[in-house]
Amino acid sequence: MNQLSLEEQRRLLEERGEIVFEKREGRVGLPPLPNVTGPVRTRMAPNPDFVLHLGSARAAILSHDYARMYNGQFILRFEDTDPRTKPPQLEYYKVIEEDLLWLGCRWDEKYYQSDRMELYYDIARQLIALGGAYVCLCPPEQFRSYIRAEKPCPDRNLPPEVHNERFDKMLSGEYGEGEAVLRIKTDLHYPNPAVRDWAGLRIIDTEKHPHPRTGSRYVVWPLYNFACAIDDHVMRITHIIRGKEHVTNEEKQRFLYQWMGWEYPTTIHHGRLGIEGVIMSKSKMLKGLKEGLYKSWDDPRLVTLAALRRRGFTPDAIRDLIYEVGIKPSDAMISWSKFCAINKKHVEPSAYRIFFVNNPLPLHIKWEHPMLQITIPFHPEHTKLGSRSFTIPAGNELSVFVDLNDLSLGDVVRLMGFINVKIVSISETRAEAVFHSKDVSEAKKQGARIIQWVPVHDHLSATVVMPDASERKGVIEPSVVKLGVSTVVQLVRFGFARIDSTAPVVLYYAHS
RNA sequence: GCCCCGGUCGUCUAGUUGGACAAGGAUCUCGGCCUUUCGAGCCGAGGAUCCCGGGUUCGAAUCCCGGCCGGGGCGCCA
Repeated sequence: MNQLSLEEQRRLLEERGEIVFEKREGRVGLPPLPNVTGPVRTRMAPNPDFVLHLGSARAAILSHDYARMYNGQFILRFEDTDPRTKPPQLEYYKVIEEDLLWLGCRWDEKYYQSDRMELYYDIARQLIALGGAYVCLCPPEQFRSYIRAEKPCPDRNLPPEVHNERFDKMLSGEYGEGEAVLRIKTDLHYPNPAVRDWAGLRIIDTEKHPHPRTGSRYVVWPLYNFACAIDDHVMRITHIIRGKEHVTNEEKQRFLYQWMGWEYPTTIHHGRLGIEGVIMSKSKMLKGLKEGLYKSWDDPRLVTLAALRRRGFTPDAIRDLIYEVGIKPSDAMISWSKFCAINKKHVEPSAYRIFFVNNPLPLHIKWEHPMLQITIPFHPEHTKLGSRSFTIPAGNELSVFVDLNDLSLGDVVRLMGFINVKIVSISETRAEAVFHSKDVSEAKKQGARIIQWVPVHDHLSATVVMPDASERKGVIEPSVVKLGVSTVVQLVRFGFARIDSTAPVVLYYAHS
């Protein structure tokens, strides 16, 4: 038996019906969600201080798709509670919604934390009454030294009435920024000092830093853990899917849940997503934008969803990528080749093939010919995409633009879909050729390069904006105008790109 | 420094109640076929001492211990 090859052994076993060897495939779709007992409710909770990017897409797609997978609800919640250091901006609320819709993440409910201040104040009162929270007047430095020593600060053990009064004063504006903070009581001996008696609400001078939605109406603002903890409970979130930078926050929030007698949702903390050679940090992107390094948030060098969309990446490609990376807690560094290959799969079947010549040089071809109509399909296989025609007037010479780099003296080249010509001269400004033959088989026989071309009498100037924001100038066939803005094309032998504007003609390059 | 969490081809990932794993898929690289592309598709090849060292076991990528490396947190940011 063991003398047989592996294949033969398998075949024999399969014939006897003992074991069936299946070809193993990679995982398809998402793995099951843990702790599903009823309707699944998930949420996406962005701060509208910037647009969404590839990293944010991980939490968005996972949260949304799991909600759909279990016939639950997906909730959009704007976490806009810091008008001072992470000021929300009205336009970003809008763009985030557009980004989400584009990704195919339609929400069932939408909330703004800035609308829910009374709720946070109410829970704060309840916590004070429970002895679970106190208003701390210590300067931050001093508080930290108490906490590091696992000792209560002098305010901690004051009776609830005192804290109630102090909270009144916070609300009525009697304290300035930094003078008072409401803290949640935790175990003072908790191993991670960061968790001990964390801050829940603080004061922000909204006269100086007005909130874009509520102006100067509120001076007491919840911090992330306070607002988030309350909302996740009140909104009956069952599964929180977020980055692992939030694991300590779960530990903090669990103390609030304990005081309130609430049950903490199931959490999944996924690793961070990186893409080679690209900054994924929101603050760094914002900085570059402010310094004028980027013209706008959809600059091709950025991996914001807006920038990817502009280059012709599809939501399906992003979804595939996120599914592949999955929900594991380890970080992932994605290579561009991977991401581009995924996008190519989605875009290739519907990408119109058109001719763009990058370093255009007029090529004058000696050829006695009648008027000709050249028709070339937009896609070699998918005929439903139709075709376009070039009309060549009769004459004994004909001029087309070709890429200088495709020419060398004495070579035969094939103008794709048209004729074969032999190059007889090349200079800085022009090249000359003579008609050689018509058939593609002849071109093959000659080992001719098959190149794209644009008629001189029927061309448009075009700019292709590359991923590094540099620009490639050239000429393009006029059908680009009919195809229209936002169509994804394959510039033959150059790469995939999305039409960004048609007058002037500008395309954004996606990948080869 | 303190507290967490990770580590499977270059990259991403499957596999983790120990046994069908001589570790699967994708990307990548290289060849071939096909093709009016340097695209797509198809076929083949290359590439992983499953981070290292011990232990448990008939058997470990999988369980236990130690180490190394990497990441995150330690705002009155989210």
